[in-house]
Amino acid sequence: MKVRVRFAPSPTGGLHLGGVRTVLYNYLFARANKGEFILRIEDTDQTRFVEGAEKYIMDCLAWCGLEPDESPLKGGPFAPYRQSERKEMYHHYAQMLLDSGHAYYAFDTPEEIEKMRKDHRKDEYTNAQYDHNTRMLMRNSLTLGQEETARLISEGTPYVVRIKMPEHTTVTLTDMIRGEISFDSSLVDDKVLLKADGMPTYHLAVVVDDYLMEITHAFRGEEWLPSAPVHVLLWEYLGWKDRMPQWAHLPLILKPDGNGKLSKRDGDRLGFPVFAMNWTDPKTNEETRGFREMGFMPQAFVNMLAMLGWNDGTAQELFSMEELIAKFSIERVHKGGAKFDFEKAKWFNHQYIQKTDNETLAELAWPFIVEGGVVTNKELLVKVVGLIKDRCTLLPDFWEQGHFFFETPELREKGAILEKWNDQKQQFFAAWAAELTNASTWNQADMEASFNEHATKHGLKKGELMLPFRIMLVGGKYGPGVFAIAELIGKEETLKRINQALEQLLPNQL
RNA sequence: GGCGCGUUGGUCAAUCGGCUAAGACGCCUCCCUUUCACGGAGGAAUGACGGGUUCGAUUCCCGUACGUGCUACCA
Repeated sequence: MKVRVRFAPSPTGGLHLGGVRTVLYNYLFARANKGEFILRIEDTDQTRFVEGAEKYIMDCLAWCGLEPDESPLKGGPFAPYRQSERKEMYHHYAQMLLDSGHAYYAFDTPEEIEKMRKDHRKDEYTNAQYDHNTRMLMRNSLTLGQEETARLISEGTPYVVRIKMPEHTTVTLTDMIRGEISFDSSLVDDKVLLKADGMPTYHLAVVVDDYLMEITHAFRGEEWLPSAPVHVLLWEYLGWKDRMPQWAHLPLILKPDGNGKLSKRDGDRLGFPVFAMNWTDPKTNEETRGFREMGFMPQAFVNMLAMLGWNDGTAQELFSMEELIAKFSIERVHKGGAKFDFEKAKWFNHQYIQKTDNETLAELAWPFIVEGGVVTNKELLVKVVGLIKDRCTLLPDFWEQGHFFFETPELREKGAILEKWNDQKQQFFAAWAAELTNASTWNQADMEASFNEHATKHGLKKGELMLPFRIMLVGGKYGPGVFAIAELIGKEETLKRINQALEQLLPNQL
């Protein structure tokens, strides 16, 4: 049987990094097994629908290089891939469950249910469930009888369809990560399968669609474990037990400080992204920063996520997509959740920048240079990138670390020159600049030789002059070798910066 | 509260009964570098607790503690 896996998000907002990891594991598993990876949109809750979220999710997958084989956009043999467009299909299966007695109609209003929860709760903290203990107290087809039920339905009374959970049955499932897990069915409530608006809930839809779409392996977050017995029972009641996918409940990604699921809130609070790409809430217009816009390379982002909860048993941490496909195994995924470490995420990106060729880096850095407000050309950028990539961790660093190649910088740290400035140094730079004006060559070796020569002539040590020269060219105490910078920015610009600096320094001395 | 899941340094983690408990991030020291980085060499830092099983438990079992998830006509 062909391996088919699916990622089934609900289009309600930004794509969380945990979601991307789920996609990744799906994708790797599909590729490794020559199977198919499907994107299915779970938009059965119309009250939570968010404009643009579906498109955004697909854009994120494209950026990460994790494109589905079948999706609402691409189509496929099992279309449609949006649950809202599959609405009618679910009714048929709900009816099957109704006919076999595994589900029933319920007419209770939200208020009635609320009252029941309060009236029958066991202690002051816990509300009662709609389950075998309480269902015979409610208004449903079990208590009303066939005739009354038919009447209410024909009159157009709103109703839901609930699963009738059995009592005292142990439901067992084998999870690819956790092994055997058992639940007592008596403790699970009669979950709603079909809502009053005619839409299915996740519970019905996931089972029906996984069956119809011939899903063989289902990966989802650990938060679904408690409702897994409902799904297993549904597969059984619908008569598809032998076709049930193999489950794998992935561990959660936790916040770096304290415990608990990592949320968008934590990112805002601690200053790092949680979403793959920028997300703007169409209602509030609030924008949340994403990894892409913060300057991560998609390969680094993906590699980092792969390692968050999985490793191949060796010390290797850097994997290309091909290596991941070859080496990934669901059995080696951790059971416990992992705290997200932004420092480590940055380390991955730094590694990827180092191993990427300068031409590609120039392409990636280009938008950030443009954002800095200067005009340049690709050839220059390629050279600059080669000179500064060592000290770049995120893509915007190419601007931070290289802006002075494209614009005359402000002498932010001229204080460092002033502290030890004197006439002797002033004269050195004036004289050397004059010499440079007449230089017949322009390369760092010749320049450094002449610099040394002049220093000696003025009775100065090279070491006393290097820092002032750097600040004249760069504006601060950072950047690659000064003579390499001078060579790249050219004679005219170098002289301009020296002379300008000299003008600024002179008055301070008098 | 109930149920499920989990628990090796600050963080990610290896180990599938032999451990003097890898490696990476971060941190600290030194070297390299007349800047900042990169790089190199060192360092501090770990098996939640209590019982078993065993010649031997980080590894297997059982408790306890702690954490976390779920307990909706949300996914």
